[in-house]
Amino acid sequence: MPELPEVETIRRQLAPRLVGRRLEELEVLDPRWCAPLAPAEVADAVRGRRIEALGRRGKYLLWGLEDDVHLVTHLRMTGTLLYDAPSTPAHTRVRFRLGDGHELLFVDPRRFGTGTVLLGGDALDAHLAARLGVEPLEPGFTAQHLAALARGRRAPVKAFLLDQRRVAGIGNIYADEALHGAGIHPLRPAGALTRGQVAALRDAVVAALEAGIEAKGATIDDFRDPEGAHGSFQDAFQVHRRAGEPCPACGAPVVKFTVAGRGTYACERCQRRPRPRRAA
DNA sequence: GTGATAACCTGGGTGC
DNA sequence: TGCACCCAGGTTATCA
Repeated sequence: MPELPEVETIRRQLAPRLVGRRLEELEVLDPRWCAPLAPAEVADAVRGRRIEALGRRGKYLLWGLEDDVHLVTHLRMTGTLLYDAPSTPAHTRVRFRLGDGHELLFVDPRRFGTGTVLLGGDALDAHLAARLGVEPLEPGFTAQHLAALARGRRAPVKAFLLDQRRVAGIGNIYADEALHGAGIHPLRPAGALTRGQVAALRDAVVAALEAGIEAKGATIDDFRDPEGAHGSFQDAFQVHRRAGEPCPACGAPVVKFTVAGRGTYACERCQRRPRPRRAA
């Protein structure tokens, strides 16, 4: 499941190969990828333009093209970008042909991945601002800022972390790992965290994301980097997908339950379950 | 405004 | 072996 570290890994690998090249042709093989825009509309907007920058915001990969044209792609759950794949794999949704003869494929078995074109920096900013909150690896992601975001929130802290409009880029894996690192139960209401817990959570989020980037992401089912290689962060999971195994910190068994509709893993000795509130 | 839930989608696993 | 069913989850829309 590509989250911030996986998208950042892709960005770092692709940037030297894409920036400065021309996007000769973009062939959308699955119209769903760019809906509601028509494939021809997207292809016409980007055809022949030089790639000036390859950025990332949250889990979005941002292609900055010349003339202030922006291609915004999202891998969602099972999307991957393959550079010069030896053959065209099943579930290839988009083909990017570069001016230097190389090729990039957007492969996505579950067809959740998306791409869209935005004309002008203002349109890009508005598009991202409507969807994404603070970038957790930027200086603005402080304990004070996180506390302000959480204030008054009754939703479980895990649901809060998964809400991209609050903090951008955290998905199911890194939410579980960060909450374990901070010793906070996923069901604790976000607004009920103490100042110390918020500070610990902020640090644990940053640590988990940085460790994920260092390991070139986590591969559970589908994630591969543009060269087709797997990440290794799954080997460092403390709790995620480790139900029944001993917690590396205390030895108590990791338990699995559902929060915000997502499979959630925690050590309920290190992460104390909040007591149910008594009715008034 | 907030929180919960369904829908989208398909490969893989399980049970019969 | 083949079939039906369930689960996984990021984002968006909808509802209470």
